[in-house]
Amino acid sequence: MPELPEVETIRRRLCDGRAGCPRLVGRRIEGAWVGWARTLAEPAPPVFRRRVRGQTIERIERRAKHLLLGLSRDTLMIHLGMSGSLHLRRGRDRGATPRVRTRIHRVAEDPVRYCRLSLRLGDGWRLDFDDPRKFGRVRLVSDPTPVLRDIGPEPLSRGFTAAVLAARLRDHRRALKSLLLDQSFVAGVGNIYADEVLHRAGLHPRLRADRVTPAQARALWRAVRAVLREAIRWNGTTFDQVYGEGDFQRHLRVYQRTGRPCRRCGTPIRRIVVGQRGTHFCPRCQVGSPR
DNA sequence: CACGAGACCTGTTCGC
DNA sequence: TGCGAACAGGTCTCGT
Repeated sequence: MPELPEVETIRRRLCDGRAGCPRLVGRRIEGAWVGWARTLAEPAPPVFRRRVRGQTIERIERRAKHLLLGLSRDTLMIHLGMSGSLHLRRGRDRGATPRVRTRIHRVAEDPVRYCRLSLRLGDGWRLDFDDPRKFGRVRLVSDPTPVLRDIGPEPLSRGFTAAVLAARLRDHRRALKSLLLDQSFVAGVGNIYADEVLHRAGLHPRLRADRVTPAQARALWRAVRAVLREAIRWNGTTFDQVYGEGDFQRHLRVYQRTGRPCRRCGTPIRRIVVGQRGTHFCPRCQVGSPR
């Protein structure tokens, strides 16, 4: 579930606390369990366990798709990758939970089967980082800025103006779709929202960035902000039945709607591959294809 | 240096 | 029903 709107939704939920769950801010980390070593980008697990213990969670922020937990001394950076999710759970320590090997492994039968890393929070609570595909990364650093150094502007910030976007577009010849996915170009846009943004802007995913007119750049700027804002308002998009609270999926115009009618003109939505990513668009509404 | 391809992972769905 | 192929919300690294 992890593009900017999803990560922002998670951030807000962790800040506010939820029914039956404690707020994260103010809680002390009593210990850590690492189930898949590569989930922890840095430092090495023994150092991580020693260093994170005793620190208090003081604030929760987001930059691009990174969740930043400001601790007493360090910053815990969490990137959910493709399939990562966070869960406040109560019960026995994850590390002490006996592995029940049933014949048929179904996700629903073992909620912590994909838990890769866990923080003990006291009162029996823990924060579990689940990640079936193991693309997510957690790091504990004294200074998060080097990791975030090459990330582009936050699309919902004041500094991200239409003029800034237009100027940046001129520097690239790549397909718009690829460029929107590039985190150094603009922060937080992923495959779902890149497609949705381009449809809203009426621009073909393969349109070369340096051929975007000023009027088109402005339309793209509006679309990026409108789509991301709206997605946040609906708590993101999710296809997960268990945490099916992201309602933006009901507002998708092209993503995973191959063959279904465009909501604007009725033309069947097409799926192509751009930059090795599945790309959905309306061949009638979205102009500017090369050739 | 900008860009594209392959790698990293596991699970689910599709097509024959 | 079975089995391989294709596909899935994201970055990294490497070669051109």
